[in-house]
Amino acid sequence: MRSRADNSLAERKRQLVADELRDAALMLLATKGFDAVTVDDIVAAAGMSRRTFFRYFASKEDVVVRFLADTSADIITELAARPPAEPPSVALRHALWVPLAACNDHPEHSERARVVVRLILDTAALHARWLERQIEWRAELAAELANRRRVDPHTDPYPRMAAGMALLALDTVLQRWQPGDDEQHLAELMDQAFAVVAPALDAPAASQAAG
Amino acid sequence: MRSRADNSLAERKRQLVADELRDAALMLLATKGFDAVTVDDIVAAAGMSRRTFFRYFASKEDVVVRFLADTSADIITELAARPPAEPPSVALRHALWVPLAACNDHPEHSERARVVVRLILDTAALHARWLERQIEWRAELAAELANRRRVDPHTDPYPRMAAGMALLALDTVLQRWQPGDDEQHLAELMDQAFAVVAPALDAPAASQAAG
DNA sequence: CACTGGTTGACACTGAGTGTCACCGATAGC
DNA sequence: GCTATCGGTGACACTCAGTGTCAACCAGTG
Repeated sequence: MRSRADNSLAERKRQLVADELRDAALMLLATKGFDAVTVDDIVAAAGMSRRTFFRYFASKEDVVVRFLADTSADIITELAARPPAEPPSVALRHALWVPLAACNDHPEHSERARVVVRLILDTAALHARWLERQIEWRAELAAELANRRRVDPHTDPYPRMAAGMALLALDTVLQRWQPGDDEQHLAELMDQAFAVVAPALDAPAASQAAG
Repeated sequence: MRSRADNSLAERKRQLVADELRDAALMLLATKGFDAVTVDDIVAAAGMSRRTFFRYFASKEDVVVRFLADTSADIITELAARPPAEPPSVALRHALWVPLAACNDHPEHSERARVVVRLILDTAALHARWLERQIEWRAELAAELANRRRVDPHTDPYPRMAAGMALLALDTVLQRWQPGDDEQHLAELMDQAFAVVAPALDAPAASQAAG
């Protein structure tokens, strides 16, 4: 019972097919727009069958969103690894930096990522799917934050809202980044966005629970 | 060129059909779950044709989301009407109270609204669509907030993020309200949620713009 | 009565997504 | 070397969402 991603013999092939599909899809979608491209177009470009596409991706949206959203576990891990005494705003900033770091370090990935971000923000269906993914992140971040503050996430709105504010900051960064010019600005944009929510993230944990 | 909702002769009929469709849809969806109900089921229950359904609602999701999300204009109007000197947290709290006021005043509507909220929060596709609608609200709220603070929404992340935080508060209220017991708690939940984001909403407008 | 504007149902169509099955290639056991 | 098996694949048929089209209908109006 091997659980994926272990032996290179067949798994390499799988990855190759997935990459081929993803590359073909992103190229077509980015140039023609989301609605103007059918799955048939994608598989034709990749030289595979329709059925195969859906074996690798749950939906047409999935190809695009997965490209940005596969790093959920890393974010939580990073947050859990931050020192407990660190202010939430700093810990969250570091955690959400994880998915952005790859773009920041590898400009060749960055360009493609920016195209995908633009595509997501411009396409209602994709934007919705992206937000859906963010909801999962928010729940996981909230659980970890509740753990940090030793509060009950069912009675205290803080964890959920703090997670939401952090993701709002990320969203704002992405929205301001995509038309941009220089990757180095990413860190600066994050700082600006987190500066706005920091007063709420780091407010003393008093009175607001009660209820 | 009358723009809908003026003469009662034909418009009443339209509204009647829309209500019939909506009622049938909500009843089925709430009891059987979103994915288990097809549009055919809905129109069969309402005694109309499939095609008619799509003349009134853009999609199956639309029936549900529109039930909660048709009040965008009222929210903006309320925000614009708040005194300019009022802190953003207070003004936004009042603005977002508008759609909730109806539920609070009419318990018979409240019960149905709560069912719809539960349905939306439980269904990924609906939740995403709901957030998509919120994005529009956020943009409109942000524009109004930028107007209030006399800042440029393109360089200052505050307006967009403040709007996002307010909607996050609303989201949190809805999430904590639906399993609840008493409608009067709505106001209290709003107060709690806004207390969390208030420190950021009302922070002095300094340094964070720059860039 | 004929005319007009708006609504409706029936039908056909595209496209997403799923289930099924036969096939193919590689590996394991004889 | 032959065969059983197993994962992946393509072909096909199917459901369902959503759209375009058209003929029929039902006011109100000349």
